[in-house]
Amino acid sequence: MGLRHAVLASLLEGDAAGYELSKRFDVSVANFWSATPQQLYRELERLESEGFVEGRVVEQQRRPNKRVFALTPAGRAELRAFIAQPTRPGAMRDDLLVKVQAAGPDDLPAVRKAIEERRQQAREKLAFYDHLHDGLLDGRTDAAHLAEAERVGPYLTLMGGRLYEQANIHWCESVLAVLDERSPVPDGD
Amino acid sequence: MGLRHAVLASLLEGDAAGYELSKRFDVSVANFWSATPQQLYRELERLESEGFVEGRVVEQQRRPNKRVFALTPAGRAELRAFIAQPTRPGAMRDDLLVKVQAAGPDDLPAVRKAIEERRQQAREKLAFYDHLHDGLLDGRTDAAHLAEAERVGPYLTLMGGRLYEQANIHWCESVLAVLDERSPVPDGD
DNA sequence: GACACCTATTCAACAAGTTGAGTATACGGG
DNA sequence: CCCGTATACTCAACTTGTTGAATAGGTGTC
Repeated sequence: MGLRHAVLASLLEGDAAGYELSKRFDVSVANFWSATPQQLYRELERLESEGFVEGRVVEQQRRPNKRVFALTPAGRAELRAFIAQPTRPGAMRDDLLVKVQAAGPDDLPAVRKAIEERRQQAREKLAFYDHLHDGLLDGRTDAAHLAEAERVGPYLTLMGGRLYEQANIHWCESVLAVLDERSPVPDGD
Repeated sequence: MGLRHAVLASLLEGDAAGYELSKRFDVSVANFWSATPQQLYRELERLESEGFVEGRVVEQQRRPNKRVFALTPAGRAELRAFIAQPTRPGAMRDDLLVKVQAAGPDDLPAVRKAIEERRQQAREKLAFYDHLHDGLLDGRTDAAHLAEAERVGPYLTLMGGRLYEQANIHWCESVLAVLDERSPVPDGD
């Protein structure tokens, strides 16, 4: 249910091609919804057939042509209706948490490795968000941006993403500290 | 993929009935995986047919009989194999974030209401986790618990849940502060 | 030049999550 | 007594997410 509105929300920022959307929704960078190219192209077909978006082919040199999608007035209305509806609660579903929950004494090396990877991914995501943040501010302060922006949603979800990844990093480091107490490993970082 | 291992992980804490598992996995309290009763009963059927769990009927007075499930040695092995595999990255998917991202000036009252609800849900979840935390410690300190516990996963995922809900509350309050700047509402809290 | 990756999109089949109910009895509060 | 909730579980159909590829040409590095 959420994917279609996430796509519509993304198109509020401006027209975009499917490939472009695929990059925005990639699990490694997405900060409000993640999706695969297969999902996105399927949903774009549906949204187009329902009149919520309008696609056009853009010819390119030295690259395959691309299909660019634009939000329609019906799509904007659908978004507003979605915002007015009761909101589903956020659902926690994370394979890493399942591993940590299940880990026995013999599993700690594998869990440590997974935690270290997750921490690294969180660091990279945070760096990317900081980069987006700089681009959003464009030299202004946060307060100035908020005072001037027509829509503050992108800023707020970005801040949410940053908070989330910071908490992620913090938790990973707490976990590693506990693992160090239980089975010390002579490595750095 | 994750649900089955989440169920197996939950059964590490001890045998449990389907109804009991439904409560643990309810979206309002779950801190590593959430699932509906329909999913859980279907997955339990599969796990039983594959030999990862063993179910038995427990007769009760004044209540319908219940089916209680126990982890099998094959189930434990399956869990260990799962822990050793590469870990899928966490995927962000949240309807509330989509609404915030999409919100225009006219949507702010609806967004405010949704944020306030989410903050309340996060507060309740955090209170519940604090309660579980107290039960886990059973009068001991965190350090004492960690020193004595055979498996620290439940403690670690609980801490993760607490951190996550604290970040949630923090973000909601930041969002409300921004909304207050934009369209002040004379209400309390 | 070879190889890895990028650009841009597609497909079918399957797995997981959701919807919209339903069964029947017990319990508790007003 | 009535109503809402709890206990315990079930079903089919649907939507959403995933898998495991695939197409073809361009780009960049070694």
